Amino acid sequence: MTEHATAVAHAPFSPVTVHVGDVDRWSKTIIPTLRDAPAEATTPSHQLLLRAGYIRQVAAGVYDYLPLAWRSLRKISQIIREEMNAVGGSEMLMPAMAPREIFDQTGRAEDYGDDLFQLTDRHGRATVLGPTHEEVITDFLRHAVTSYRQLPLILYQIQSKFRDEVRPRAGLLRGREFIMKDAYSFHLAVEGKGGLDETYDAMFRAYSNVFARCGLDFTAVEAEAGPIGGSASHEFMVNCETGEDTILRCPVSGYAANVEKCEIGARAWSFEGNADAPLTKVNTPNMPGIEGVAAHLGVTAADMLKTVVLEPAPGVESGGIDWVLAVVRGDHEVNEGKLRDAVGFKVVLADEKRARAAGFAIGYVSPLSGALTAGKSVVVVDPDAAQGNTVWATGADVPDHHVTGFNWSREMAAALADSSYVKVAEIRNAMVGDPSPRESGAVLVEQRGIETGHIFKLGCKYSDAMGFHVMDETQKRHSVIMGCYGIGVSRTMAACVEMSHDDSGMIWPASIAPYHVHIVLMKPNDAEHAAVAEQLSAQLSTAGLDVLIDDRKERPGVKFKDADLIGMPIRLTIGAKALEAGGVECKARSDPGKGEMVPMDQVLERCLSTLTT
RNA sequence: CAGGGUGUAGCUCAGCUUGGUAGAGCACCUGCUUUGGGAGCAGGAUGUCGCAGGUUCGAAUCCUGUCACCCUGACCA
Repeated sequence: MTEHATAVAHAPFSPVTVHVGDVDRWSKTIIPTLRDAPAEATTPSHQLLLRAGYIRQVAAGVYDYLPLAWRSLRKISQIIREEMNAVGGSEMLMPAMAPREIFDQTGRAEDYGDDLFQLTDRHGRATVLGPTHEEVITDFLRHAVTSYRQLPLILYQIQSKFRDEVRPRAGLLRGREFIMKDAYSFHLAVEGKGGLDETYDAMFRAYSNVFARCGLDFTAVEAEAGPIGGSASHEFMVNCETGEDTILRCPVSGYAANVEKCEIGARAWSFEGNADAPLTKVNTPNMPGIEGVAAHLGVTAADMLKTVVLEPAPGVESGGIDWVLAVVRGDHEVNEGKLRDAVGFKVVLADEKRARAAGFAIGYVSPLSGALTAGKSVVVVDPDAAQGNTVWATGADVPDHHVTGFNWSREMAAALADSSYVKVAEIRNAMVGDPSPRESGAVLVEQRGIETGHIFKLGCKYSDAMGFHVMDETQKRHSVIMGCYGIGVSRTMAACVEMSHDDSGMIWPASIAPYHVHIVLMKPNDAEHAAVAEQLSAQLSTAGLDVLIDDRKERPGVKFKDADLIGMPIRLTIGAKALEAGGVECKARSDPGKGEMVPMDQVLERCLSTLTT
């Protein structure tokens, strides 16, 4: 029979009852490996994905997924499908493009700003490429769901998303077009059976399952939840030194959070100071940063107060407050989320021009300058910036000058008594070594991670904005309560490479490896060797394993190097040596050795046991 | 967006200072030899030197502009 045999007659329908693995040949697909890493790649996963022939760049942050990558992505997607379906999700597919109008309705066109890909069609209609699909799905469901009886409902899709990131980077780790699983849940209530909390918790477990099944070492952390809901957001971080996110963890209680969200254990504070150093003005011209000023003053950054001027975010109700002064210790960073919670409205860094016009000596601001706008400003002091007995250095409220000997109780006695003017609250980012918020005596430790998943209690933000209501059993109208749950599928693949590789190449976990077994055919022209490969791969695929046969007419060294590079979990080498002994050479990719001879009738068993341990 | 860097063959890069027929290694094609960790020999093919202007008898090289890509920062799956 020739390769071009006449078409096989297929039955109209034949249910698949057993899973049969794929058998592919290197010579029939394309795996363009590179000897040298392309110059533009600096991150391990980016370099390896390029070198091993998984991806090619099309434009900044936009990539082709070549056959190997697509196989892995499909496996990750399948794991996600199984876990989403297990919690009652239904898969669907929404379009990538949508009318801008619905993003205007929720205000997200503005929130996303330039990150939103926008285009105009031939009729002049404003159109966007979806960064996520809350609007699209809410727009659909507000027409399709009319009764509480249809809830709860969980829908998801796996699709390319578009975000015009300011700076795409590190290959697939941050692209402008990327593959994402986005799920949305809809509820009548937050609590109780069928409520948001129940689904959120189920999703948390499903996400844990997904990442565990993908063979990833990960940590679930509390994340910044935005303006809607307290502890209602978690991120799933793949633990990896090269990750761009910082998470803090309490080794005793297990508490873990994104640095942006991480709480800090209680600290004593006091405005009382018994230091008698006088308040002294010092000329500090052209001092670049707080470190420079501190050095000039002969103190450390931790002896200084940093006063940051912020203002209410556009459009928020601030109760007549025009300026928010955040005071933290000089070596600390203001956390805008915590500050928002402290003052009760969202704040943004003040527009420098306006702040100067209002009298703030930007760069030299002290807590005293809040008085410049009496009745219209509030000063929020971090506990670490109010420690008794400390004499602070801070700005002098005039350009090019700082003061030393700042004493809270002496300098601001009257103001401190007015709790509506001066508040003390935790408003800084947590740092390694800070006290744990959950276990007294424990301190936070730091680790790096790659955010691959994020789950979120949305509440009614979108349903309110878009008018998605249902009637409950008492004929009362309710805004539908929503949750949303994202996984960066392409990022997950890259994170896996980032986490699991060595000097020679990738090391895939069995569950998401493009192929389970990589057969290196030493002599592809030798009929006997080819027959053994044929027979072995048939046996392996019948058992459900995916097999790649390297049948190229290349020298052994080239094939071994490429096998290491593309990183399949098991390599079987078919060569004269082992065949004479009645077997093939079997080597696990994660095993540093040279592999060992396995008798032919034990190869399948060996593969299965290697893959499942 | 600000700061920094790079654009020359499929990949890594040299050539540019001081203008004069566009190069190397690897990869690719043909042949021979070789065949268990990126082989050897011989022959061959490969480029609008990112693009557009300008200066010049002559521009990869000098000048101007522009585009693309990468890296460092605030956001995010």
